[in-house]
Amino acid sequence: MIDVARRAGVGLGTVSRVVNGGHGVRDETAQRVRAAIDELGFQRNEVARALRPGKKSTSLALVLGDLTNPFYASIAKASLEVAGQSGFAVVLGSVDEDPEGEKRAIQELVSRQVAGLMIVPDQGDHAFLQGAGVPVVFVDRPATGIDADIVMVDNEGGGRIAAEHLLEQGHQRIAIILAPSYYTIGRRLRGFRRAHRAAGIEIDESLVIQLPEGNAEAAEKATREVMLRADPPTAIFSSTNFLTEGVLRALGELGREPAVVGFDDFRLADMLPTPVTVVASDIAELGRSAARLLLDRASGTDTRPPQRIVLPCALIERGSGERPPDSAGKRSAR
Amino acid sequence: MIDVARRAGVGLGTVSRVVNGGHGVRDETAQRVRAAIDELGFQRNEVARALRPGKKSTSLALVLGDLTNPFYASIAKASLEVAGQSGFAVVLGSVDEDPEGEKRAIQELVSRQVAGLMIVPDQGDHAFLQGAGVPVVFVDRPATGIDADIVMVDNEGGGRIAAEHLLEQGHQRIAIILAPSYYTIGRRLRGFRRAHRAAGIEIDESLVIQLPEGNAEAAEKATREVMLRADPPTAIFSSTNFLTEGVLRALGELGREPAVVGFDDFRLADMLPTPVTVVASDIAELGRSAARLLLDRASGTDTRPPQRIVLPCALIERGSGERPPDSAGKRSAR
DNA sequence: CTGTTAGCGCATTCAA
DNA sequence: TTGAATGCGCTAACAG
Repeated sequence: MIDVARRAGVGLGTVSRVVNGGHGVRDETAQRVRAAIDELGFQRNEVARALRPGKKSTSLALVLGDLTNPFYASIAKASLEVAGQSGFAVVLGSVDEDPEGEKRAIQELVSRQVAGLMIVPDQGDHAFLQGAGVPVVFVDRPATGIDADIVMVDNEGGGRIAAEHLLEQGHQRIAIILAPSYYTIGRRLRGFRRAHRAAGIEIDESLVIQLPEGNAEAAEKATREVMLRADPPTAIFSSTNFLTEGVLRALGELGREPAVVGFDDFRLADMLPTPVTVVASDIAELGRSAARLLLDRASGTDTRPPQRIVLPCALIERGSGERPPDSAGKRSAR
Repeated sequence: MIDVARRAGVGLGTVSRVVNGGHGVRDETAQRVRAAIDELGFQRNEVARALRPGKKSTSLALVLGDLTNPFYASIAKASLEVAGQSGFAVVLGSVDEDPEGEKRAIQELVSRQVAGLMIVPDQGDHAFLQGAGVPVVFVDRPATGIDADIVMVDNEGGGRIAAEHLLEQGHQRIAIILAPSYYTIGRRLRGFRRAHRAAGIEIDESLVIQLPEGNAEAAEKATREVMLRADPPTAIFSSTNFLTEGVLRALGELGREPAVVGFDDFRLADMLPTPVTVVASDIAELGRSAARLLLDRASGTDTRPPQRIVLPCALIERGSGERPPDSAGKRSAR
């Protein structure tokens, strides 16, 4: 910038003023400065800019698990768009699986002076963020140890809707396949139970299946086992997109066709041999809301107490969830 | 840091030394400093650190299209992992569709003093990066106007393999559905042609279908049209994962079953009514290689002339690509 | 209106 | 071994 100043024969401050909107600079001078900028191909150094006291950087951090999961990818994309519109970049912390890795990643990001953090939190205490002086918005699930903004979907409602739908078809024995994550899955289960209670139907607890891992393979194995029991369920509610995949795979191999409802929509769900009924929400909106909220917090525009935004879930009927109870044992027509 | 210095009763320089490995500091002093650091919860300011002359920041930039496309998501995830292992963060520029937006995003990123750029380039000239003084690695396809490292898959080989496979089944009329991207798609087409030439089979140019847009809908429409012709193809090679989706959708609705081979694997490809044969490569490795290469460039370790890394493609037979020519007109058994 | 100056937080001299 | 001084590129406050 000093080069630009010399080139244009003006002072440093003047260049700075021009670069930042050119307020209070004579037109002619501004022209000269702009010319010099072009000639030298000058670009403002955002790093140095962010060093000034008070001034926050213009980047947000996004901390999440596996980008390969379309769910997270959607969040990333949406928040990226919103941030970009306000001239903010998004820094992705590399996140391993363990909570310890998450903490490290977050601190890394904080030390980079990001203006705010969006976090899809792992389990583990997040109290260490309390005094970091950076606004934080949690996405998809709340974190313990800190009271911050949170944007999520109506997990309990979604679980309830799924169960209600199956119960309405006359199903009485509905299995629920649960990933080992705490908050969201717990809520979905709660909704599931609530719907049963409302319908006056008792849940066979042996059909509440807690998986050791949250991947498709675990769900596949569990599904196979439960379907091969003497008293298999007539319907399955799968609590996660990846799990649904495993459930379907097992069912396909077994040639069995219980009703299936999955939580979260997924690509190609409508093109499978029998299109999959799901409870879905607007994932992109999750990311957008989070970014918007964080931007407002970072700019100081929003000083309300921590907000809690809950997005609704809706049922998308495609076929797999509308199978009657007596079709459960049937061999597929393949 | 100055607070830490005061707290520990030492000079500023000493604290800095401790923070950076503590070389040349008496053990006792170092202890005191570390204690002060803990008590104050001090964290080094990476921004200020990067301001020092010569010192590059410890973040890489990744510029790509749509994270919602699993192809890009895989690249992002993989490069993130590699970068993270070296303590680098990854900044994602928000990228719209237009080349102009891409340029803006890149310059934004450069002004943030990233240590290097990974770019999945859009069309348009990238010569403006030439003098930016930042190492650049292009991913998936080369850019014009600049000679830089490039990591990509063997598009031509993949196109050839797909066509060869179909030709071996006895197909003579193979349609190819092309997305409107230049480099990669062009190469795939070239491989497709080459295989035909080698087999001594002439291509019906009306089966070389150039789509106006690269989405599933366009492919669906085109597939419907070509299959309803008087002389439909007996096989279809779809040049992109999203296109394959559209092709399959159209075929399902039409109840037709020509052989289908897609370029790039995708989730659930093996679970569709007839599992989809694809030509696939290790996308994650694409991201990993790019990150590794960029890291080496950024650190100055690697000063070779621009490299060109090409990853192989392999055929994954699943069924759709093994259908004989005479099954093309058949109605599906649905 | 415009030039000058003082830090921002840190790593790195240079002395002591 | 350590403390103090310097400057990275920029903006804001203050003179002129």
